[in-house]
Amino acid sequence: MELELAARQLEALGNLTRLRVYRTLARAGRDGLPVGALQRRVDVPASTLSHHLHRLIQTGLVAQERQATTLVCRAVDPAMNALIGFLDEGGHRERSAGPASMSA
Amino acid sequence: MELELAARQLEALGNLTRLRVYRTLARAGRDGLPVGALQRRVDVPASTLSHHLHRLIQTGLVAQERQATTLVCRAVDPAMNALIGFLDEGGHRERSAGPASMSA
DNA sequence: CCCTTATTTCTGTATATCTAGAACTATGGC
DNA sequence: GCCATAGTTCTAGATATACAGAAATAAGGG
Repeated sequence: MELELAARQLEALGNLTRLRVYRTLARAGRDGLPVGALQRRVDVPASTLSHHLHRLIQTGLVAQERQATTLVCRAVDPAMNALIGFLDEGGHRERSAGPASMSA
Repeated sequence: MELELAARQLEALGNLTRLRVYRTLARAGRDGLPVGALQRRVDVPASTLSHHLHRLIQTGLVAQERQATTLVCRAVDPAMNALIGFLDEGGHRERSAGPASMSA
């Protein structure tokens, strides 16, 4: 992964509202969520949400698909996987250093 | 991990210069690097580097330790592990979706 | 004590971000 | 065509960031 893309994605996630938006979508899974439903969950004005969504979409972390009148948003898992792989530097890091962070 | 800390760490990493700094330190490993050596590698003015280092330190991603006249910087692995764990949402994500990102 | 090396803090400026109301566009039903 | 619903784009102002030169601080040597 390119350093620049990673930086832009990290910056996109490095905002409390956008991080909440992204996590909400990630938890929603494959079905995604319409913008309206997302707005009710994160509770920000529509224009603000739209702005943040735009940034997440620009970095490839989120995708939108129109279904009739509603726009369904989804977290793009491969993008996050690549980003995590980038941060992990190909697994060079020690995984079991801390008491938490273990995957069952 | 708290959402707010994660957001601040992601924002800290979401800048090209800081990401380069962090990666340089991560690659340097346990021995770390003095600020001066870091400066030569990333090639930014000392004041700019100091500013960026300060932000990385504030979020807990980097630590400094004085050794006589030089300040040695190190990447804090547990912090990055926790952040990766946070992004991974406890391993709910599909790991083998992409062609890359597999750890040997 | 002064000097040198190492690094930070101060300062100012240009630029980008965040926020949100208002106006606009898109889609479908009647 | 017109209306309602769903979202976006426009606009603007407050705030934060990035950058880098200059001045200040820290530590050790002579």
